Amino acid sequence: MSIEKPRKSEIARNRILEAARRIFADDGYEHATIRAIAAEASINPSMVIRYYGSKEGLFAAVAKMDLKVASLAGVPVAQLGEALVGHALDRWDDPKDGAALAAMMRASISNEAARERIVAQFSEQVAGLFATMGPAAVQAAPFIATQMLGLAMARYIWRVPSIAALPKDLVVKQIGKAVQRYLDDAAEQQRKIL
Amino acid sequence: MSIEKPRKSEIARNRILEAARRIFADDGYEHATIRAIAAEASINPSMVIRYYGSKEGLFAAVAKMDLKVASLAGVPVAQLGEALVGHALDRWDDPKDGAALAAMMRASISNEAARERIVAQFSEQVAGLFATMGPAAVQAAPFIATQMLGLAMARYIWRVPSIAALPKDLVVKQIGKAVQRYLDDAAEQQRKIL
DNA sequence: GCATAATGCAAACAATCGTTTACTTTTTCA
DNA sequence: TGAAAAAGTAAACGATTGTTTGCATTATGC
Repeated sequence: MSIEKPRKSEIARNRILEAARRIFADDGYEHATIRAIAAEASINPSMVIRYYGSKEGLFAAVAKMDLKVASLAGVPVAQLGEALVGHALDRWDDPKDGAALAAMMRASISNEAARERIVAQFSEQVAGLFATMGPAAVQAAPFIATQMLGLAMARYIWRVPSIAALPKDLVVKQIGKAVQRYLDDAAEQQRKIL
Repeated sequence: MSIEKPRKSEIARNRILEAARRIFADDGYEHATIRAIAAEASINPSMVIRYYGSKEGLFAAVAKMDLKVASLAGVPVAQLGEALVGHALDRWDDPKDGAALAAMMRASISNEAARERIVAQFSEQVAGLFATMGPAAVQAAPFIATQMLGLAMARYIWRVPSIAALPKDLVVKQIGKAVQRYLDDAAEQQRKIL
């Protein structure tokens, strides 16, 4: 009971944000209209502008998320591959995080400003994570990134039937193995250098 | 000297097509405007409509390309991984094919109709290729697809610095190895079943 | 309780886009 | 050569979009 005074329309704000998350995720940034978001939130389009400043401001509010990579801190190196893939699928299968990820993914492809911002944001978080795992992980990171990004695109954005239909545990096992091998290969190569 | 009579504006048609290819590839389907394409082709926007019917018709003309997978027919199974990756990079590094691929990739994400058409078209060509390589390849195909698609997205669409900067031969070697392992794993698993 | 500020809405604004129309210029060919 | 067809242009149409404006309604705090 301290700084929660000026709130009554917080409900409307959240309704707008939820609608925006869904529509940005499903339709992409350019296809999503403020009118459609306002309609889904049962409010006037002008209120969306008043609360979030602009369409870009609204998207920025939706795109605020981190990859929660901290939870991968204590994983043994030998299980890192499956852990990485499992964690990524958990993010994508979570309704809120998944929608935000899809919205960001789509926007980063259709909008140049969003692309630069999101690529930088992801690169930083991923680089930070891999830096804690030693030089071998840093070396393997770009290759692992291509595998993880491709999995996300094929399964959740393109929804390629033969990939989207695969059971989660099979994906974790198979692609986790591939990721693990990128790590192991890099580790061995590092050992040779010494 | 037979059926090439009614042609004088073929030059304009090709200028339009080249401009469309570049702009669709760089800006994506929704961001690309007929006005911008016409301007780059030094022609009036109405001519674009007259020659190609509509914006969608123009895009369809740009998106006509095949993956040229026939050239992978005689490759020994043990070198298929590197061959697949090398071939993909060759397509993407080719100016014309690369632009068409980028245009299709972008459109398949922003446009639902394009997505269905392109996913189906790619799935068919890829399935046809892998079917000639036996049941193990068919089983490994979805996983290989995630790796190849992710490589293309990261290197040519997102242009992630740490991935776009990698020398081509290193990419072929490292990711080719991962693709090869998907094939080998599937082959071994097939052997176990028997 | 009442002034004030926040919340809400309808309507219009201004810009952009795909496409159409009306018209002129150029090319083609019998 | 000269008439018909093709190629080309300028301008406008109609729809959609993000955003602004003006005004009503509701909640808040003294």
